[in-house]
Amino acid sequence: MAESTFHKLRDEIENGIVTGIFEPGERLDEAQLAARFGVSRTPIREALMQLSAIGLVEIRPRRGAVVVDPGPNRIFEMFEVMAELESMAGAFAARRHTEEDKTAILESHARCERSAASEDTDSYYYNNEVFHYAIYEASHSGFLAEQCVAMHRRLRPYRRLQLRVRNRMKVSFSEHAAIVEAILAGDAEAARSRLRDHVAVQGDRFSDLVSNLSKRESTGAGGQRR
Amino acid sequence: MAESTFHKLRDEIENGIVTGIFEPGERLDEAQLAARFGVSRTPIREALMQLSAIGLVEIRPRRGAVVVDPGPNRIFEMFEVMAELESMAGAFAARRHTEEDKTAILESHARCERSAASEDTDSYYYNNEVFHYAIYEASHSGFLAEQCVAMHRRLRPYRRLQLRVRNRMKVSFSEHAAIVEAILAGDAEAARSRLRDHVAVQGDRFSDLVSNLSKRESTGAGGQRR
DNA sequence: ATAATCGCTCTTGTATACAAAGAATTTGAC
DNA sequence: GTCAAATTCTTTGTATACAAGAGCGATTAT
Repeated sequence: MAESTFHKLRDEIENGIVTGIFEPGERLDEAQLAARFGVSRTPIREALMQLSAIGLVEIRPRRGAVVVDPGPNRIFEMFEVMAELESMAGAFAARRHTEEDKTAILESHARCERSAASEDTDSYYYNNEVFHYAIYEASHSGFLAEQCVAMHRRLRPYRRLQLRVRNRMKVSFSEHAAIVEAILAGDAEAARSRLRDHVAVQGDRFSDLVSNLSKRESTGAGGQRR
Repeated sequence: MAESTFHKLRDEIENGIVTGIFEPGERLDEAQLAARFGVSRTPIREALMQLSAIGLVEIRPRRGAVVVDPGPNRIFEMFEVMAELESMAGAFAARRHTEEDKTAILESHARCERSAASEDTDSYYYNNEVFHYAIYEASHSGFLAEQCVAMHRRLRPYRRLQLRVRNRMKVSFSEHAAIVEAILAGDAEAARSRLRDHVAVQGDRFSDLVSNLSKRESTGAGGQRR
């Protein structure tokens, strides 16, 4: 479909940030990136502009672009907002889901079950994503779904760490089950609170992780604000 | 502060869209904009890239940029999400506001009162904005505040219409009073529900407006989706 | 020896030039 | 006269060139 270069570059760099190829705080040299991708600086800049508008990179005038380092506190805040949006989508889904939505939710839920049973974290990670997307769709609010997807993407790197934690996958799956039940029963408030907890707990776990880390290595590095 | 050209251009064009100088659906010709602002196409493109990432304009490959026309339904969805975010900020503010937050909220509230008393819609519009921003700040969640501000900006054009409606300004102010009361009393749930209604009602009113319009002029023009 | 200032280099920001893809118009054929 | 096809013209997308500011280092003066 004739995607323009800057569009591909945007995804490429975004992916690089999300997967950690470009680390938080790292300077993104335009010429360097241009050489790396075999293009001129122009489309690189355009890609960086888009990423800066999303909030993934920061462009300081005359001083170049750096990968934004949200800092533990802000990441926690992001999980809080995500929890609220997701729970909203769940509440809508409970009231508005169609038969197709139901099938999609149940199917992705079943896939999660298989992944959890076989202890396959990578596969669970992927199916979990599909499951949540199915809920966004079922909310029948295009805008809300977009916001959820955007947040989901931004938080991806921080969520990925979590499945490694002992038993998290199975606990996550049982939470899913409760969510599915509430949605299919049309119980909007139950869906809302269960989804809120399901997502918010990830923020909590992230905080735990960080505080453990900072206890061990007591260097004050990082991007805290408060 | 040495703001780079593209940054100023971004604000300029964004403002143009919000104030209706560039209408929804309008094509944004790069050369034309460049001439208009007395710059080359490069910074114009960079500004457009940023606006497209925010969702204000759409860039179709090889076919130029157009001002996004969300369509009534999507605008309503945006108000729904906005209501949820604002109510969240209100709940946080109730629990976490400091003395300075309290002063800021009360002061902007008082300004709103004066504007409402003198029936000055323009001034009320501005002070209302300050009032809401004060709540965002009081939430003490930097990320949430940013999201709220972004949504607030995007919905500005559709909110502006509403104050013209008979008595809306005074009703709005009395809603503010109830919200202030809940926040200062530390009642998070009351703050949440009151703010949710306060914002959601704007979506409702917008819907009413649209359905009235489409009843009158039954031409099917516009960007409806569903 | 240390600190401050001057100058050089490296990088960003903007303009321009060039190539390719669409859109529109004109011409030709039926 | 109308429709279709081809050519031209407009506009986007990318590369390159040029200007200006920020960082870094060296040199000099105290």
